[in-house]
Amino acid sequence: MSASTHGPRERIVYEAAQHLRRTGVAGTGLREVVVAAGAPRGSLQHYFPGGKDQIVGEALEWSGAWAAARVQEHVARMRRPTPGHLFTAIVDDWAADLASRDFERGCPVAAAVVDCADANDAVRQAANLALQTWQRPITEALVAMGRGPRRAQVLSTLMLCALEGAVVLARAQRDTAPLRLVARELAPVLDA
Amino acid sequence: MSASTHGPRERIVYEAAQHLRRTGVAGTGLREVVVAAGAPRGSLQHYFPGGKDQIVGEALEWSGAWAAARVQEHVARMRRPTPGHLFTAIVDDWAADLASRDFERGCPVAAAVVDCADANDAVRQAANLALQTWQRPITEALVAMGRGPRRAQVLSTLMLCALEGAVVLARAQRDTAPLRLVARELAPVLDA
DNA sequence: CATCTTCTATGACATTCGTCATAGTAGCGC
DNA sequence: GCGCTACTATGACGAATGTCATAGAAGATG
Repeated sequence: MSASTHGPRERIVYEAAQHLRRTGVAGTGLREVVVAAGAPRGSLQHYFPGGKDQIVGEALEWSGAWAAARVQEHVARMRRPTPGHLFTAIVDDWAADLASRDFERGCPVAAAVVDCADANDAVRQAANLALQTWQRPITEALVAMGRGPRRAQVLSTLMLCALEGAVVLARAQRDTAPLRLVARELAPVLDA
Repeated sequence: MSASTHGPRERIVYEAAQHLRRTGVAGTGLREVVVAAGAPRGSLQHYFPGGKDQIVGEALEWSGAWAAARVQEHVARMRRPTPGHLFTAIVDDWAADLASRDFERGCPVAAAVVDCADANDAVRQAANLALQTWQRPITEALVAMGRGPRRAQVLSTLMLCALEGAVVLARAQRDTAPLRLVARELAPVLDA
């Protein structure tokens, strides 16, 4: 759960990511983050001389890596690997996470994009990178399932779009229905 | 374009919606909005005694109604109406809007959900309502195209999920590719 | 012990925020 | 003219923000 490995630095990055998921970039106060991380406030300027942008950037990087690792866990766990099954596994994972926390937390990448794709290009790029980090293992898994590289890329993009959108809808109505819906509807398409 | 019909009140709501699309809820300053609307600051407490929540709420309501009207325009304009064609029309519309403004502005509903689904339930409900307002004409159009009511609801939900997610991805990579992709991939599925 | 680097601890700064209080103006019915 | 309502105009307040300056502790290395 808490992949906050060791030191205060890691805990700050982790906690920043969790805070992003709840209130977005502008809504995330560094003082709050530092308190939640049980870290001294002085660590902020020591470990993150780049300021908030750096922290948000690293939080996104961490989130992308975490999501990618999670995908690979699903791939490894699957008995009959198909794109549809993988998608369902990922979506179910998100549905469980959302519901277990009362739909408090969404996707940090989406939050970053929505908040500062306009004015903060550094954060936008970090979000884009995190998205790629996340997508890569999905694409690779699809290739391993026999899809061509180009087709795999298309399908993984479709997956992420449907997932991100479903997370938004699910949080809006506080119900995992949209997530279950996209899994049910898209799985056969992905396996076709 | 600017559906800011007449008075300062309408202009404030409209401008608030546009600002939401760029920087989310927390990033939207009421002073900025009022300046952009060319409205006097005193109008804030006069027209919106409910404060920021009310303004954001009305901005979302306006956005939902606008999106719904836009859908109906597409429906009216279509020569060979099919679900896939409708979806493509909607997605193309968004792609053109995103690109024309350099991916500055996204979906206000998504912004509201991402920013305050956690702590601000009034805004979350407003976002949810806007989503329903938007979805209804889509569902009705699908019914008119021969889908059963339940099936139409499922398909329109799928459309919105894919669209919302694609908008996020598109803004992250500053490219309409994800939007075109979901249209291309989903259209045949919707028409099946 | 002395020194140097790493990390922590606070206090202060300038902004910005949403909100409120208060006063002013415009226009209309009478 | 008066009175009333609708709207505008500002100034101020307290809270919170990111950032910086500065100084202190800890711990290794010499």
